[in-house]
Amino acid sequence: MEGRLPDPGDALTGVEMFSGLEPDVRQRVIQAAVPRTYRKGQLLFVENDPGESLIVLKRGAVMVFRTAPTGERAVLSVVRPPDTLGEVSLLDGAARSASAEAIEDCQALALSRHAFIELVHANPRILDAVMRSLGALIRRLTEQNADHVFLDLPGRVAKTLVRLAGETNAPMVTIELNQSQLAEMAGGSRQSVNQAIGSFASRGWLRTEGRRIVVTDLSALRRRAGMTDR
Amino acid sequence: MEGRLPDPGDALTGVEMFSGLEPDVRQRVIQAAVPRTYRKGQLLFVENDPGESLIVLKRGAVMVFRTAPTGERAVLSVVRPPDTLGEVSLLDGAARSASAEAIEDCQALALSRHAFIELVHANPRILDAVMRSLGALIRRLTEQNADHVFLDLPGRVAKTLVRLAGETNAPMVTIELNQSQLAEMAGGSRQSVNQAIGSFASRGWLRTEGRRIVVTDLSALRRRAGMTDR
DNA sequence: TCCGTACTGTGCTCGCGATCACCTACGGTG
DNA sequence: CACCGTAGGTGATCGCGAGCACAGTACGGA
Repeated sequence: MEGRLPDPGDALTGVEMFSGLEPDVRQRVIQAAVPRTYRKGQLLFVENDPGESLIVLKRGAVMVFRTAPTGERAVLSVVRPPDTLGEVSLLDGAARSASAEAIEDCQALALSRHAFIELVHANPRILDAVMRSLGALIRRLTEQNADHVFLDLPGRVAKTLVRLAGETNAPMVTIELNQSQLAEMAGGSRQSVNQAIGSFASRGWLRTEGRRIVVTDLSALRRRAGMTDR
Repeated sequence: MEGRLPDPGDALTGVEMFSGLEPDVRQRVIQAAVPRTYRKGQLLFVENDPGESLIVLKRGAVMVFRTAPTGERAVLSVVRPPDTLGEVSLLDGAARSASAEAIEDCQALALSRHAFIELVHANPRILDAVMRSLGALIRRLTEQNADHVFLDLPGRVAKTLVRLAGETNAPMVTIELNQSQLAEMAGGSRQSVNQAIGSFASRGWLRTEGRRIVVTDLSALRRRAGMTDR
């Protein structure tokens, strides 16, 4: 279980949550964290599982979703490095409120609730990062809730694209999800999402390149999603 | 500012979050907390306000909601004692993610973020209650998100009623909201909510008494809302 | 080369639920 | 009393978006 990685000192590089820690604390984190890999399509955890760990994504992408009795999915978010999953179980250790599936091959670190609490004890500053991440989570959930009430489907598709595009100001962003996944994120049918994408494309807001979407006018999408520009 | 209440020792009675504290810690909480009252219709805070305090409800009821540019509202929850509002601002001190309005005359305690952090320092056990409350908040938001995707309007109305009814196993629960407020909670029009209520009533799941709703068959509503009974 | 699979693109129909336009009932106020 | 304002209740119309069906395209494997 130890020395699996070629250079253990690298295990935390690029992980925002543990940046700026003293070398010895850093070392303790590395010892407590269990490296994990997931293949595309693999489930990280399932709704109602006992939630027992925080997962820090280092590479790849994970889809967080809930499942209806019919098998239908509602995707809550797509997580990419340097973000984390499962922070909620740190709060109360209660069951997972959603499922998670790798949509690309992933590399991650898992920290048990127990190990995490000890770490925080040793270095309270780690808490800040988790707190900020939880705050962002609640804000996003709150906003998505309102979006489902206020926005029509094209609006939700636009907003989904904006969220997927992230913070970048780059003139072009490429989205690597298929239309079915987009539909599950926007809360609509695959066909309707297709129509929305088509209408955005005809207005020059984006371009479809085979099975990927290249956003060329992010602020137009923002406006269509009812977001005050910028 | 001090001695305003007839019996200061009573200021914390019935407040779950601060139950089971040692008398001296209890006293410090009372000194740090600012008693507040709100009239029906009064705003406690507005979206994008700087979030600076935790509010512990002692009496009354508060509606938490977001507002669309058109003025339309989406109600996220109705808070009643012994619950709290604005926990999120304790996490990161960032702006409010929703607005809050008293829907009954209210009596509450306000704790500034600063005061709260000091209190936690003195007695870390207070954190547990906040953590649990945050966990519950995230779970509820996650579930509501999925509900907007999976459930039709009558389903969401049913679920709204179930949530408003709370944990009680009592055979009858009275809901004290008008149809417009219910509509804002379920994410639908007032008329459609009226239809749903009517159809529930004709099936004997509830009864309308003037302008209040008396739920008589909670588990039928639960089933209609797609919840695994009990 | 042929087939199986996965994804995109498109037309059609149909039902849910919004919207508009009313009415009734009730309580307060001049 | 007449006059409001507010809330519940109901019908008619209409449009969004789901659902179904199918054509076109890209890709990998036997």
